[in-house]
This record gives sequence, C-alpha cells and structure tokens, in this order.
Amino acid sequence: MKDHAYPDLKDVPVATALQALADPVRLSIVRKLLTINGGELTCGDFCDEVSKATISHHIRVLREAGLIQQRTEGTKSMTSLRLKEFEARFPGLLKLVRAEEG
Amino acid sequence: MKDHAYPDLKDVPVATALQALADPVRLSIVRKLLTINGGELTCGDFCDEVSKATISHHIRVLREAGLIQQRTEGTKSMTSLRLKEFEARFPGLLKLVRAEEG
DNA sequence: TTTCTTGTTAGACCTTCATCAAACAAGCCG
DNA sequence: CGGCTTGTTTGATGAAGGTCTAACAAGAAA
Repeated sequence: MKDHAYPDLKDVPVATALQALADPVRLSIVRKLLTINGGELTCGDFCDEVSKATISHHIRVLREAGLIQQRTEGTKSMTSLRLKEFEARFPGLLKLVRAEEG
Repeated sequence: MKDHAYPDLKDVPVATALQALADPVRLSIVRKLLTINGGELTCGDFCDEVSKATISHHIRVLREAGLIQQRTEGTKSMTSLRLKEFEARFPGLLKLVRAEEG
C-alpha cells in the first residue's frame, strides 16, 4: 500500500469541500473522527454499513477534499482529520458537522 | 404561479444544506444574491448559462434547503436569501460561500 | 380576448456517482 | 515459503440528479 498525496488546502475550492461533506457515509466517517478528538482510525473502523471498497472510495474523496490525512503502518492505513488546516481554510464548517450528531 | 412553502430551518439537516450548496449553478445563484446584499432577484436574472427550466429546478432545491424565500409579484417570482435564519441555523456557512468569489 | 411575459412541470436523455464483488498489492506472521 | 490481514483498483450495475425541449399556468398588457 503506497502513501497518498493530499492537497494544499488553499487549492481546494469551497464546492469541493461541500460536496465531500454532502454524503451520509462521508459525514458519518468525519463524525467518527471528530468524536475521537483528532485521533486515528483505520478503514476497517468505518465498515459498519458498507463494503471496504466503498469506504476506500469515500476516504479518497475526503482526502482529495483536504479533510483527512493518512499514515501507513504495516498493512493498515491510519486516518485522521486535518483539523487545524481545514478549520483555517473553512472556518466553522467542521463545527456544523459536529453540532448535528446524526 | 402559486406561492411556495419553505421549511422551518430547524428541520433542515446539515447534509441537505451542504448538498444544496454543492453545485456550481446553485453556488452562483447564492453568490449573486449575496452581492446585492439581501435584495431580490427574479429567475430570469439567473438564466445566463442554463435554461429557465434548469434555474427553476435549482431554485426549488435552494428553497427546500431553507436558503431562499420567494414572493410573487405579477408573473415574476422575487427571490431573496433567508440571511438571518440561515446564518442562525448554520453559522459561518454563507460566509464561506461569499469568501470565495468564484 | 388575444398576446406577451415569467415561471413551473412533465418527460426524456445523459452524466455523475454510490455500491459491490472480484482481482490485485503489499506488509505481517507462522 | 504460504497464508492472513488490510486497502486499493477495476468493472459492472443501478440510482440520483442536472439539463433540455415542449407543454402548461397565470398574470400583465394591448
């Protein structure tokens, strides 16, 4: 498993960020990451309702929207939010997601 | 043309608001409304790049997401942002849209 | 009334995208 | 080495939704 590149947040358009968050599965992923306060989770931790292939797809969308970063550890991919950077680029957006505990 | 109902903002999920704003045409509509500082525009004012049927569709999506309100005046439909209410429900969201003058 | 203007709706078309199974890649562990 | 774990990728499928034309609705204007 190779490491993935993730974008500079100043290159991420608002529409991309909004679109990334406008999906129930991705919203659920982000919320899970928010509840553990900036900690790391593996893809497997998100596979409650959909297949690992689907999760892998959504993780990619979130990564390309600048929301998350990943670190490879053995066969696992440790995923965490880019909290400070994302908040600096899109102030208040994550707070809206956190507020509604759906 | 009959008047449309628009939702109570407390009943609008975050995902609905994000999805409404995650489209280039709708983003452009909202930005036009933002530039005139809470004023009113007709559907025709948005028909630069797409047909009036398409605009009507997008206006409906925005209305059902609680972003806009409409007032009938003759054959025209005066559209304006629900600035205060939307800001109260989703603090900072419209500011993100306004910030990026795309 | 007839015509024009403005917007909505129905229907069709097509792109995007969410989803899955299956195959693959790559690191761990016996 | 061979099997196990974890993710990724590919290809197919189906649903959602953006777009248009054409038909319609309703007020304005002549």
